[in-house]
Amino acid sequence: MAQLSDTIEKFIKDLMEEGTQVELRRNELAQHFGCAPSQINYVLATRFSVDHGYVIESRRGGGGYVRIVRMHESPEGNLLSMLLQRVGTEIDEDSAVAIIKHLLDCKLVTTNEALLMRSAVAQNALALPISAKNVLRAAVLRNMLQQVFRNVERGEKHDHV
Amino acid sequence: MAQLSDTIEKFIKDLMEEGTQVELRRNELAQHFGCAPSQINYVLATRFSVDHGYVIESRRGGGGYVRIVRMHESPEGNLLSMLLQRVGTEIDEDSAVAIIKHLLDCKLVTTNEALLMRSAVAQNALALPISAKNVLRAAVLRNMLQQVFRNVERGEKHDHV
DNA sequence: ACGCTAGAATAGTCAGAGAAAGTCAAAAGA
DNA sequence: TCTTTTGACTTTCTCTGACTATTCTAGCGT
Repeated sequence: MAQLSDTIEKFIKDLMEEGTQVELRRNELAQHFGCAPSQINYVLATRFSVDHGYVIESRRGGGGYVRIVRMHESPEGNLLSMLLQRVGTEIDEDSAVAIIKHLLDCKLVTTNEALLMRSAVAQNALALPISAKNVLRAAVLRNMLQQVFRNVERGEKHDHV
Repeated sequence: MAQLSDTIEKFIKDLMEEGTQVELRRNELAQHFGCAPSQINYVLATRFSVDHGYVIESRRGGGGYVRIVRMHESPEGNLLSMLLQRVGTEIDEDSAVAIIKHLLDCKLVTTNEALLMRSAVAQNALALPISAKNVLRAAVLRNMLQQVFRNVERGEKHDHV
């Protein structure tokens, strides 16, 4: 039996579907699910954190709201934003490999990591018509780039995956 | 009379019947057999380990559960093929993450590699309708798994990407 | 009109209760 | 001896409620 939090998470993700952000009233949502308003904050904190690739913006007071934005770009990082720009919304396999090689050259990733990234954007990983493949490859690569740079910037070791 | 553990093992296997997985409440099951809850863990550890061809996924707290997934028919298959089978042709994000975690637990990948894999199969890496997402995620994950095991099996260092 | 203030309408934070599941070592049994 | 079983303790996850913080608006005094 799914927990309330799971239900709310799914509800929000369904709302976002396609779009890159969604705006809602915390109290309305809580009422809709018959729970405490702070429950919404709990869901946001545990399922829509930065680690999960989301940013939350909100405003209190009359006409207040909570906006959930799916991240596509991290604010810092010059190389990252350059690479992201180069990736754009679609990219062919050769160019993707070139970028990955570049990361390897810069020692931003290990050989194993590069091979993993390579395998994620390979032709056969993307079972779709060619044009769609390129769009998808770009999306996957962008996500991985952001991951690589998260590590670089924070210099942290995460224990959770 | 057979040991309690044997009885519980049989009970669980009966539950699985033809299906490939079963979900249960640890405490309920313990109550049903009138034993300590940790007894269930013992059964899982000794009869449903990865070596036996099963993967356990679980969650604590309210609405917690234990999910037992059978990964293969013949116990001789290697881990890769078991995992590939588990992935199948489509897979949701949570299950994908569980598999990646498993690789990390087995020390088959580093934390960074796991995070990379995680980012390649995340919701926002796959810009498609939900049902298609799962299919695509499976394809990408399968490819990465094969890459991971190429490294393991050969124990080689590649220099080209 | 203009600025101030009080109150209403929102959202955020945090600590605590409760509900699972996990761990581990010692006791019991085969 | 080796496996099973138990129970005390730990960790994780969910949910709530009391309290806090922010923002908007209407009304008031000048």
